Amino acid sequence: MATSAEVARLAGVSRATVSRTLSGNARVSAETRRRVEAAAATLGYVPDVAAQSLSGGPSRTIAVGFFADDTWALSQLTKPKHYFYLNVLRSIEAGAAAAGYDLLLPARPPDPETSGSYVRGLRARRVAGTIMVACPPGDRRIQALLEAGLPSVFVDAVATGPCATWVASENREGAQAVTRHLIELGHRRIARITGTETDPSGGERLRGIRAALAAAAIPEDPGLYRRSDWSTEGAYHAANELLAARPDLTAVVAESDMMAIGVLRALHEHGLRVPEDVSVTGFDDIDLAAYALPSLTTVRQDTEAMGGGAVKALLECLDGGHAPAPVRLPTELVVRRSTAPPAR
Amino acid sequence: MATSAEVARLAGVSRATVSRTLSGNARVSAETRRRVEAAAATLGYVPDVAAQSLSGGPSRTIAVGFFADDTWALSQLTKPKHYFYLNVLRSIEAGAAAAGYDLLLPARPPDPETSGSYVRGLRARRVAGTIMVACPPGDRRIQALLEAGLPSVFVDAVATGPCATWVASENREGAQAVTRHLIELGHRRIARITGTETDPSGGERLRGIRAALAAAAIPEDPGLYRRSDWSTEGAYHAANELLAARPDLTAVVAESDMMAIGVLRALHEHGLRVPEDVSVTGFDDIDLAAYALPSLTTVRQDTEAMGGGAVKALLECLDGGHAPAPVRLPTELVVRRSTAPPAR
DNA sequence: CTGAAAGCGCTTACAG
DNA sequence: CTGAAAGCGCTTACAG
Repeated sequence: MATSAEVARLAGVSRATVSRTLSGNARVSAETRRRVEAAAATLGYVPDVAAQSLSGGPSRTIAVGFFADDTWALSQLTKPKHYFYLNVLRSIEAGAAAAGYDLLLPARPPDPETSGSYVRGLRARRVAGTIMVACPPGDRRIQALLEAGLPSVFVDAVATGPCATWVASENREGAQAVTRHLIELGHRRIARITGTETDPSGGERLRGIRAALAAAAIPEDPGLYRRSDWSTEGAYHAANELLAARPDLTAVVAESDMMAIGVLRALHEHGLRVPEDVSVTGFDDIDLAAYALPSLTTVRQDTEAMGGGAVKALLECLDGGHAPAPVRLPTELVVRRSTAPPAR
Repeated sequence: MATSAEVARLAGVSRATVSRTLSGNARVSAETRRRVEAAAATLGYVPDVAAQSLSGGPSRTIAVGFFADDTWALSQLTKPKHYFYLNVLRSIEAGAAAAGYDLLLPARPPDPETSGSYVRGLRARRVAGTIMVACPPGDRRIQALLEAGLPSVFVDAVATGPCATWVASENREGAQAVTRHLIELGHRRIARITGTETDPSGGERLRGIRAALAAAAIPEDPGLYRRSDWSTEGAYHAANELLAARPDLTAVVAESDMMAIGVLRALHEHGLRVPEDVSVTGFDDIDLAAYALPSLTTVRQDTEAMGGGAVKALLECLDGGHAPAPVRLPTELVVRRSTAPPAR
């Protein structure tokens, strides 16, 4: 690896001038610029990132945390049940790359007790900021992040501070819209399967479902409610329970597409047709929603805007020194083949 | 952030002693060790990674590249059609975390012409080594990596060097086994839909399919072959083409589960039942394979062993200075509900 | 516009 | 076993 000293020698200037020329934020004569850039190109010079950040330069690294089941690691993100967040991660990466940032996936021990050391680990790596996905509210690690003043953007979580803000979908409105869709089709006995309680978006969606039921004067029926864990398998079991307890249900609202896929299987095994016998809805509109049998009626989240908005907000924190206002992103009802008027 | 100087002051020793104590690879008196560790704990001291690597210490960072469609970025990995590799990434992360390594997802411009700068970017970040997933053979970026001597492990790709090795499944054997399964059920007109040509595992699987057909003396029939791109959508279209051109087919071998899901939809839309009218097989055994309707007969790849093996091989490169031998991992035929004897 | 100097926080021979 | 010193490669005031 060539160093700035070698580039300086070849260009006949000082190391300081090399640094100024390549960083772009200082005035350099046109002739000097030309010589330095030529020398850098010849030697294939790339500044050492460790040295750069050690001497006060920007680190150009964003840490991404994903946060579920009391663990804070990418391994969570790669779990099938969190498939949706992959699309968010993709747009985070695209946004970060466009701004010249690398992504760091910290491999710190996920012990909740060591929230302080987690944050210190991020500092030790000189990350510019963090994007934290799906943090349960009140988790002490959020506090540690806020106290440390590390610029942070929370996705699908709500936390604010001088250097912290959040981005999330209109979960309540989306769930309300899809439930209303079922009600308008004529459904009254609508079962719902939710994700984990600690997840804020799960709670928001449940409130949306309830609001739609209340608006139609359909009384609350706890027997039609099951809580699951966002997984296909968990929803499959929950649906089996519901079908055993309440064979009169005519529709199932699942709070994610992956859960809806589990519901479809449970209905299939009970010999029930979708949508003729039972309607099913999902949430997220992952790509597989269109390939489910039947294709899923669902609520689309704008993953581009979620990830891109998170990066944009973080860059604003970094540049401006303080966090922009939180963002709520609109959702969209997508009607496909898994919903129809009730027959029973 | 506390520095080693502050820890040294509090412990009443020199910075050198702090470094020696905490790095663990030097003799220190028990009393000194106790004082230094107490001081470090009190101050919440975490060594600055940039300074560490600048002064010759290990960087404790592994770069992960994913490589498809001529792009080299995580964004590829998060594409639905590469869903399978998520499980590999998960085991890479677990292995790296266990060894105390963070994962870096470099956000370099994915221009194939700049393979040199890609590698220099990794060096500039002082990554200890790289794990590259699904690189097409002969890509110049592989060459750049080998020439730079950066310790590298290739997953689902074949490249070796003094500091480079690879890990892959027994793709040929797996594809041969699932095709043989269909033949033993009585199928003769077996269509196959493969992934991209440049992908080595795609070619290996195709060879396995052909070997099984040849062993049963079933002549090669180009009309029953379509190449796709690993995506659900692409396989859906390929299956539609096959059904239009060759309505006499009785089975479809898809080279991935995600493609098989697209095939299931195409058959469904043609009013064909699976497995009564047509049998379908996948490859990978992703979690969704069991939740497809019907559940998929497929070939299981050991993602734990792939990711874990890649990390293990890389650590051996790092410690031993040269790469261990390549690894082929056994696959396993998983028979579910999407295959049956042909009726037509 | 450009150079000489100091410093970022750590580690590692070199002495003792 | 421990300390003083040099150095990793860069950037940024400070002079000119």
